[in-house]
Amino acid sequence: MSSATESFSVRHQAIYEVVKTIPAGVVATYGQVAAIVGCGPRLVGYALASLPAGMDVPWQRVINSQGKISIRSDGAADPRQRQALIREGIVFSLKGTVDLKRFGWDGPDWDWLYERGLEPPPRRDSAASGRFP
DNA sequence: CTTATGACGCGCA
DNA sequence: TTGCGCGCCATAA
Repeated sequence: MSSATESFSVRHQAIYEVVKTIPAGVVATYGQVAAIVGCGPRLVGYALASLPAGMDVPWQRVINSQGKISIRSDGAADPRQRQALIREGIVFSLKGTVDLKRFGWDGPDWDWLYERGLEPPPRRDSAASGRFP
């Protein structure tokens, strides 16, 4: 891998990796990412806040559970985030919210989780007693 | 070593 | 419906 992520702790890197898997055209919530990496939702925000510019992490695709762009310490959301999302096809309501029903991320592929050993398999089949195949 | 400071989410009154 | 409190981790100084 490489990039600038090597300087960050494992937890931060895990968060960044998850965010990287969010495809353009959809948005994920902090809680969603947190659930995958197994940490509090707050940490996701902290991790992204510490995210240096130039990193290949689509941080813009992470918004809060209200479907709104989180407000930073500046007191306002970075307009660039909204602009970037619109550019990716995200549609904002008149209230400035995103319909998570439509643009909400479904989460990473099962294979991705399996490979990373994250989150228990959603298990929708019947067989497979214990865990992984 | 300690302290302060962040992009959140949920439960309960 | 709104408001308040708590939990949690890493980094910088």
